[in-house]
Amino acid sequence: MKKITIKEVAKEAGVSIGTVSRVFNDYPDISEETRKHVFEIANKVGYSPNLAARALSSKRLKTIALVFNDLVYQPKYTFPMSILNGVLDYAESQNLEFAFYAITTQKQKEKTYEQFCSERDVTGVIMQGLHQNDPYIEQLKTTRVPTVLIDMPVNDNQCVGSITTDNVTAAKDAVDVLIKGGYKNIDMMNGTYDATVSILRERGYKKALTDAGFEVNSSLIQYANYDEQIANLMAKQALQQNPTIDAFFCASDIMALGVLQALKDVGKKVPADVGVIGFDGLDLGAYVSPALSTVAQQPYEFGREAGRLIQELTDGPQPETTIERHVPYNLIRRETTR
Amino acid sequence: MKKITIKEVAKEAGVSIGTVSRVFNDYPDISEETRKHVFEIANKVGYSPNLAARALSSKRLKTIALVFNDLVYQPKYTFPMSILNGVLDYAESQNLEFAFYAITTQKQKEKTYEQFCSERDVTGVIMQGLHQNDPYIEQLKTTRVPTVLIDMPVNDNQCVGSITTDNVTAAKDAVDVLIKGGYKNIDMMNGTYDATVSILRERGYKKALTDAGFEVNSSLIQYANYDEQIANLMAKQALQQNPTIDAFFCASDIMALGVLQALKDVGKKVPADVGVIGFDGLDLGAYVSPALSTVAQQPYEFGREAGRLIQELTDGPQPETTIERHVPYNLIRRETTR
DNA sequence: GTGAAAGCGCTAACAG
DNA sequence: CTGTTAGCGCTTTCAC
Repeated sequence: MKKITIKEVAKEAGVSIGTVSRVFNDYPDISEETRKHVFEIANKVGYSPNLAARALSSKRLKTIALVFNDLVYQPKYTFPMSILNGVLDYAESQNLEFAFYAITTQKQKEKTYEQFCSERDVTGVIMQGLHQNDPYIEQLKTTRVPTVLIDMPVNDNQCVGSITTDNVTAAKDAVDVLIKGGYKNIDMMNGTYDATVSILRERGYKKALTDAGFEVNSSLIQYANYDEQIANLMAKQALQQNPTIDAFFCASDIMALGVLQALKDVGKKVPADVGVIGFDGLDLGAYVSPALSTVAQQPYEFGREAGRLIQELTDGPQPETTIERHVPYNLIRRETTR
Repeated sequence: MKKITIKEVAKEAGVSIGTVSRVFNDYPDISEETRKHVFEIANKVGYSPNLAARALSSKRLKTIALVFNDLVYQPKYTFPMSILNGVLDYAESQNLEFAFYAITTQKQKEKTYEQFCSERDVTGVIMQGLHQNDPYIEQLKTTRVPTVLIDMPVNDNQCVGSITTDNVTAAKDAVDVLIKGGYKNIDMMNGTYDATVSILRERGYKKALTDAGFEVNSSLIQYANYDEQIANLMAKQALQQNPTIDAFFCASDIMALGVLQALKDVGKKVPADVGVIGFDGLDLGAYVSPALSTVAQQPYEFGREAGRLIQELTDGPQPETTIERHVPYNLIRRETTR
């Protein structure tokens, strides 16, 4: 394909390239006449300013990037797609230049966060899927690149904000549902023990128990790595060691699915014998039977909020203090709880 | 953040920027000594070549783009994410520069396909979600930009290839399952009447019927726009008008879900009274009960194949003839068919 | 083997 | 209001 550059347009329109540039950048001091004429010609020859050139020569082209870390092929886990949709829609609504990138922990080791950003001229990034020990976590403490972390707390750097569900409260609410349902021996099927959300949800679980006057029994907490199969196995094992367990609070819906299957496998009735509540609000949960009770997060809103925040961070003044925003969650009571 | 440019590295290393550039571009005529030295310095100061500048000055930086058209927020529909994963993994494995973009039919009207591509310096694009009447469809007939279409036939332009499931055969296979199950009055819940895949799947449906010696009755075909709710309504209506219907072939799993619900609503037993088979192979189908029989496409493989093909198209010689590749599908018999 | 210099397409002073 | 020109950061001849 033949590239149409600003020169072609300038020549064709009989003006200088400077003028064409001004027209395309909405400079005020251009006669209405030439503006129109230039646009006409540009349209005729099919001209579109090259973004790379623009980024190079201008200091004011802003592009915000959404970056997913360690995105693995897991179709059931629809969170990333929802987040993507959210920031996409927001970027679109604000006419922001948007870019998407996928990285891995490995890549983080090969290139620093600042390098990654300067390489691609991003002015702000929305980051999802970072792990506790990723190299970028450390670098994020001192970076000057406006960043918003999704589902991960920030390290008091004013440049970086965060968007999360209030995991502690949400988890407590979920466990409260179980408690109010009359379940007495509530197990927690947690994810990875060192993930922030796991820690927070576990805190909520314990708080609910304590507040209700129950004992917290650490043998009633398993870590199934957010994996359906492992959760299935661990649930069976827990049930065997602790036959009095009559409810499971799962740190993710995917694990809840595994637990539900385990219950089916060992012949327990849900929600009569044992109650189950998940976390996330995947659509999947509404289709299984019995339908899964859960605390639904709003990943699409995460995306929108993240977009809003990154825009504030890149355009507005430096905030006085680190910004952490919660997006609301919904307790959904379906058929796995009484 | 302070940008580290090639200049810094050159100065620090005591060589010219040309040399640094050569080192980073693996030119052979560089002494091993300076090569090492330059890399060392670059590493020390945290230098990473700027991609925009690179794209501008070099004619050989290739970046392939995955573009989704009219991506709407539909978490149940996990196809796009799977495709994304597939091309991401392929691009990663081949070290291809990758970019993702979302467009809309509206945007297609504002900017031509060539403009879109030259604006962002893409050398090849993988396109998903195009509709029959989108402006780009017409422009794709004559474009010189290597393109691969997912789930859409090509218009004999050697620059553009396509990756699809063999929809006709797959649909026929699905209907054959129904026929072999002894169902006699098979309804087809199709999507939009003018989408290519709809047309193809309908063709397969008719072929299966004809081959089996059945009549094709067009009043037994509905168009539910690939929507769960609409499918639900239409199924009920079809059943009312045609009480002898004893099976539904659905052009998508999402619609099959709606049909299943409709059957539940009117008290029909599945698969005893009526059989249902879907199309797509969403994970969701495995969790509903009765579990949905379906023909599973492999969207992740679509992504990988598309990556492979776009690479051939951009690197290899122009193919003699338009390339259309099928990726295999799997007939999954679960509980909604006998 | 390596430096110097001419662009790549565009923006942003600086004149006029 | 508009033309001219100096870069932006990098690649790529062309010399030496």
